[in-house]
Amino acid sequence: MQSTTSKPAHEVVYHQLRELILFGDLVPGQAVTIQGLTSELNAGMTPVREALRRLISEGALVFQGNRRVTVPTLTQNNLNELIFARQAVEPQLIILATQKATPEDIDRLEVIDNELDRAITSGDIHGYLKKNYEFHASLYDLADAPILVGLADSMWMRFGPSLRVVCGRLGTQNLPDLHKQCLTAMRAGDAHAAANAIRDDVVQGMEQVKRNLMENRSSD
Amino acid sequence: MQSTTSKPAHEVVYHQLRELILFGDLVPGQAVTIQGLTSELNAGMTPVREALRRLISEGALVFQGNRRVTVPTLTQNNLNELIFARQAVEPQLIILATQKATPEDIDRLEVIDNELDRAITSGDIHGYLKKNYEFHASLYDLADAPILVGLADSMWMRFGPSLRVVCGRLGTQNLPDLHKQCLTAMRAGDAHAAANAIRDDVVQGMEQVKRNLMENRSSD
DNA sequence: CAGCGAAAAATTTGATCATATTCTGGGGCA
DNA sequence: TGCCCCAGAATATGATCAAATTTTTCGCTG
Repeated sequence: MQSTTSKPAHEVVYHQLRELILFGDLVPGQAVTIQGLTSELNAGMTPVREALRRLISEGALVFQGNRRVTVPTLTQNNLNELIFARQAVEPQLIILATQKATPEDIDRLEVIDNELDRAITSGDIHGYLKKNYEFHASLYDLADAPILVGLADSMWMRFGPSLRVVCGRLGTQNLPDLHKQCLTAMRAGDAHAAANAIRDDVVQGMEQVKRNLMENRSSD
Repeated sequence: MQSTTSKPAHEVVYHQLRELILFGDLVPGQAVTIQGLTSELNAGMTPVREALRRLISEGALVFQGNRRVTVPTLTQNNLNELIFARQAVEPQLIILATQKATPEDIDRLEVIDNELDRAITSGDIHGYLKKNYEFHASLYDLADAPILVGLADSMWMRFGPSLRVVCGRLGTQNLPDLHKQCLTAMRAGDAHAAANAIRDDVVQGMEQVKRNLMENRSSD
């Protein structure tokens, strides 16, 4: 094993946990323990601690006051905040991305979006979550705006576990996909139209998740 | 020693460092070392490490690729991102705050704003930074929107050290202060007007800082 | 002989771990 | 039911290892 020198352990643990959260391997409300992770991920205690601290401050996990750490269960207020923040930040990222994207960049995005379509039609939830994130994240990369991207990523992680729950109930069919419109607008250099397409994509999706979460919660 | 058992050490260290950053005791570009902090703050290594990790993920400090941690030096792009993000988030917080504020809440804000005025007229930079933050932070508290408040706080911390530098050059006189307008609008229950006042306050201030930073940087 | 530059030693700092200590929550006993 | 004690988990420490930067030294060239 000579892979130890590549990246520091706490980075590795962070990215592992990040994927677990983003792609719904952790359930809202679930407790996350340090010692559980040390044995699960074959990591030391200090790296796990640091990764947790980082994820907590990104909102991907919550510190429950006593010494418990859990995956967040979003309240209706939380959902409204997330929707607002994301529709405020993401269109701006798309505007910046459109201004800087080359035709090759857009081709790459289209490849990802086609993979996404395959995941949707085959009902592959994990693939859907992964490719959908990859599409948006690739778009963010083009924008060259690290601070705004950080904000957007934080929202993805807060939303991930809940999104997974809803997809598990509704499947992948009924989710909005305005990516094609976005790409068309980007090719035409119409930043405003691209941003609007993504805004609609994002808001529709999140509103749908919110509705489903609230319905299924009040019927407890 | 059972004195500090109320809050965990890493929390204490975090808040200490946070204040150092927010109120300009650290200079942009300055290196921050773990071992320096352990001796400076009489803390162990693990708590300092966790506090640093948290501040890094909040953008208050930057991890320089190699293992160095420094106070961020904002690029022009960074400044544009911060201005955009803050003018997107902060007005929404003020709208929520206005809807929930009681007359007593607004009285409390006015007290803080008066203290702020005193700091401005007496040229007390540290007092200005502190009271200005306190004013906005108190406003955020009223909004009852933890996620958006977290975003706003992150931007304060990213901006703090640079703001301090510019205040040191320009003094406290020429900075915008539209707080009075905001409070008047809040008393009238006009959330939209209050939000606009704060937006102008924030954008004008940040634009001024950006201009000054860019001028003084190109003349190196 | 002086100055420059590269290579290597030394020092400083970060990363990780094993271990001790403290705190929380729950189960048993009165 | 309520109190107390115990198990287990989190927090904190300091030692140890690894990496990076700085300093020093040595050889070479002008």
